[in-house]
Amino acid sequence: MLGIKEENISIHKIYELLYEAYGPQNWWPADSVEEMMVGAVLVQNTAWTNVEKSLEALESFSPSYIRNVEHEELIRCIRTSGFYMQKARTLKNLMSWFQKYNDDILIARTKDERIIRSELLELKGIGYETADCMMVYALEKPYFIIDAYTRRIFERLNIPLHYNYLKAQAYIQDNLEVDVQIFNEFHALLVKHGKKHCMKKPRCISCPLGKYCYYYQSQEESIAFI
DNA sequence: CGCCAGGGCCATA
DNA sequence: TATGGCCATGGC
Repeated sequence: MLGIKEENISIHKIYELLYEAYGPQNWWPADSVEEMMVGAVLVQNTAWTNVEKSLEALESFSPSYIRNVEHEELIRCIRTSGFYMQKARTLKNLMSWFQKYNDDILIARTKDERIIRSELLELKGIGYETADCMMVYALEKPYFIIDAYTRRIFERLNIPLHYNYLKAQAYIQDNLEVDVQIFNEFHALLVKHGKKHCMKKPRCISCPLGKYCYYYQSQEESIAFI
């Protein structure tokens, strides 16, 4: 790998360029908050195409259904998403927690978001990233989501994020306006961009961040990747 | 066939 | 605090 980028870029500028390139993403890709929360668990370290199969197999996303369905049946439905033993248990944990708010996201949104977040983090199977996805896309509270794509993209823009999740998140939130709509769109754009241009194996086709990015040099030609 | 995907938990030092 | 092993399927 060879660092040959032309100039530095602000975090807000990254957002602007991605938005310009890809437009609004209208995340989370789900028809209900319940489906969003289920999807957030199932997508942990898993390709979304696998999650889609699971979402289709599930009879319902309603909290009561998830709570009451037989464990074996739940596992059968979500099998294609991998890690199904852990994820089945996590979904049960999550929906049991949701009952505390009468299975009503509108009620949960009126509560102190710091308490909601710490409650989510107490659930086995839900870590910082999954919790913050729910904070943004279900609770509509501004927590910048740090995922593998974010780290990879920022690193290739010469903005390496601290390996510690909370420190990485604090860095972003100190250098970008704290706004749930922006965090919502930004994360979706980073995933969109990451899948297209910033896989582990470099791809490089008309990258909208090209001139701010490191360049990858193969044997003959040097190729912009990100 | 091996690598990877929109992580998280747990044991270990 | 911070690594490493493990969980598991499907696409390429």
